[in-house]
Amino acid sequence: MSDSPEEMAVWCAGEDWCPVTSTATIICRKWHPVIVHRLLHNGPTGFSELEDHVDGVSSKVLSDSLEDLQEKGLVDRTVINDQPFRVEYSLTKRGADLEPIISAMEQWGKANLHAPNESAEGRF
Amino acid sequence: MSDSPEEMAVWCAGEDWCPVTSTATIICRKWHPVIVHRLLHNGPTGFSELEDHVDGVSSKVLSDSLEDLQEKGLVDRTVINDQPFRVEYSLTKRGADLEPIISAMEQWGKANLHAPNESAEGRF
DNA sequence: CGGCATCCACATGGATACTG
DNA sequence: CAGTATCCATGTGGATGCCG
Repeated sequence: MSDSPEEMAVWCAGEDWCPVTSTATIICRKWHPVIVHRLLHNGPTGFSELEDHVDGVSSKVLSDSLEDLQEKGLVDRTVINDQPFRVEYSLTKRGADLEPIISAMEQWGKANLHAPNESAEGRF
Repeated sequence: MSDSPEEMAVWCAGEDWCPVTSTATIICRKWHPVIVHRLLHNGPTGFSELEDHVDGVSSKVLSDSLEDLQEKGLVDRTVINDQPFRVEYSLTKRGADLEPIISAMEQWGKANLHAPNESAEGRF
């Protein structure tokens, strides 16, 4: 498991900052990964459209999540039109760079989880 | 952004299950990614040792997290010795397969975040 | 060492209704 | 369409102390 027991010090011993922890605090919220995933695959998306694509999310929670993602510099909000009023949410560079993480999550999910309606082992 | 606008339906339209969402509910908790990361890099680890490696976690929260990870089939707990009492936590196959996700998170963090004490742009 | 018991605070999410 | 306003329930984490 270890790369080299002696040379490579045990992780975070004496370290006060850890990239994994920090990244986790950024994207570890229930809908964040899915929202990013949808924006990655569908490109810039309006609010209600996004609400449709993210199954099960309420407008309040989606609104909260998008605000949080904007604060963290992962998502941009652009007003496209005034009459009728239109906005578009899109990924910033930072946000788009999350793609490997989201993609890895998708792969793992497909390999290790399953749809609830399929006949399977019970858990997940 | 889209792979193929016509052929590939918009994500989760009509779908009732999504691998990204499901994976997020499994590992999106504050310490889960870090715990997995430490187990990946250091191999089987005792409780207190793990507590040392995961900077900032309390024994109660670590205990809760490990229990959750066990329930989800990502971590195994093995009693190594009775006198003195020793246990070891290790990753199951499922847990070890999270490596691409954790690794991607680590890379993204290194590229997009920074240590608090470094002179930098202010945010994160 | 490897936890659990307790208590508490707050973050997060869900339901519902309403608005410009 | 694109949200906001409430209100509430629960999840989640943190602090402290104790135990076999």
